Amino acid sequence: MIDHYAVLEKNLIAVDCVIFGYNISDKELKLLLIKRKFEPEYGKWSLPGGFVKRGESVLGAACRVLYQLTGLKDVYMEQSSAWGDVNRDTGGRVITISHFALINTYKLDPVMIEASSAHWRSISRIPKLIFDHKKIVDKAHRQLIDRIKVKPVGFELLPEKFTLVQLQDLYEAIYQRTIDKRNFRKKIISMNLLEKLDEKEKETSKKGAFYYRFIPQRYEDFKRQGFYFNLDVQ
Amino acid sequence: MIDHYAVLEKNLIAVDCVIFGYNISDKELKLLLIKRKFEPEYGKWSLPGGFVKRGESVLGAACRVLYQLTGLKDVYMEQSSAWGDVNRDTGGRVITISHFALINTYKLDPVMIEASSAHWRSISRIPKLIFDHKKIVDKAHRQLIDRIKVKPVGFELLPEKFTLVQLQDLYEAIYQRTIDKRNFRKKIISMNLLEKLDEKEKETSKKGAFYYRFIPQRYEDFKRQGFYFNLDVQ
DNA sequence: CCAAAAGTGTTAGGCTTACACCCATGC
DNA sequence: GCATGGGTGTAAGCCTAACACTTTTGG
Repeated sequence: MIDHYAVLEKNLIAVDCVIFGYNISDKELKLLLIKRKFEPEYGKWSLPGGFVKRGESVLGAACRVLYQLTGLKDVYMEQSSAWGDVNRDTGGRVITISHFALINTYKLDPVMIEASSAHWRSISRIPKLIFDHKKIVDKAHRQLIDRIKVKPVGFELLPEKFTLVQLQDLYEAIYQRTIDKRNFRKKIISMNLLEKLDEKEKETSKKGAFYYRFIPQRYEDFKRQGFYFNLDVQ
Repeated sequence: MIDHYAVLEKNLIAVDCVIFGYNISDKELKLLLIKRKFEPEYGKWSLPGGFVKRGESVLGAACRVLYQLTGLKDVYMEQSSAWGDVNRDTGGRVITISHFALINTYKLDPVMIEASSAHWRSISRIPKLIFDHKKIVDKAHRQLIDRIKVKPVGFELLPEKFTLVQLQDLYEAIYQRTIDKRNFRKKIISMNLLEKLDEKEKETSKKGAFYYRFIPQRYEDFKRQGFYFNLDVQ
């Protein structure tokens, strides 16, 4: 193929991943951060990222970064924003395209995380990050809040089986506010997207709470019939 | 400055602008398209775009493209999405970051448009576009629909003075559906963002319709008090 | 039997929708 | 005086928000 643009100026293009996870026990939304392994800013806290390679799509690069860090594929991944200020990276001109991913921390291999010197940090206690990574995180977080209201993506952050209490705790952690228990349950149950299991979670209470399961197929079916997911509840 | 990333592979990075305009007379949402002036795809319909230059931010590049085409500055411009498939551009690997702009067509110099061989085309009759530009347009259009519901950006597409009929026509053109006249008026008036002028528009009817003016300052004030714009009305 | 967490209904009010006629004016 | 487009109000129903007690069971 002729390269029509051969004489034009090229730039470094990167991807950065804002990887969200959730811990059921401490009810906190987490971020997977790394200590940077190259100059500049060696050893500083950073979002996992990498440069887009030849023959690799931007989304592909983001998925590769995530895979190399976590060993996970088929993860919920959404493009967030492009960051193109001239001096945003002190190591040279780099344009980055941020993405956010939602992962189920229970699927994660702790050995792999350890090896890549990645660490989960609570969203409310993020260490100082390099460059404009804090802004990137904030934007992704706002996007997550918007998204989880109108798309059933919360389940990506939970194990296959979860209780309604756990689901509500997750929403409260993301919204950073409390939600009325009865209103929340009424709304999510009325959507008919969950299946109640016969099994109970008995670790956190004597009575135990019934497990539920999200059924993606039902969501797809309802959506085709004009149904809109909405869990923006007080 | 040391270029820490000197050995890494670089890419061409472009911006493309989805420029929306609105014509009050034919009540149609328009797109400013150009006939491409270089290879490949010379002479084909395309979004206005350009490559990001050294020392220029991505947003700066988008604004430059818009300025060179229209002579306009201080235009509503929002980043839309990055497009990074390997073979999206047949002329070589180009990653593009699309933006959408809202312009008041009445501010436009027709001579300038003519000179740049740009043309307004109705959103409902878009010619075949190069590469993935149709997808880019569709995404920007969906974003515009979402945005205009919850942010008073519609006024960017209208002249300073406009009637409520014209405003409703604009919303109908963007939503691609009819809106109940009384409900629409009730809602926009109750927001208290418009000032009714003493003047009437008398071209389209004998009775004439009062002009209104959007007051951005009021929006800023109300927003600070927790007000949310919403014109998602039936 | 008691502590701790799960689970459950109802009501008031606000917001959305649906809907039809009068008004002003130029010709 | 009539045709044309501008302008106006109300009622029903739905959805949201607020709110407190009962159930279960392990220790």
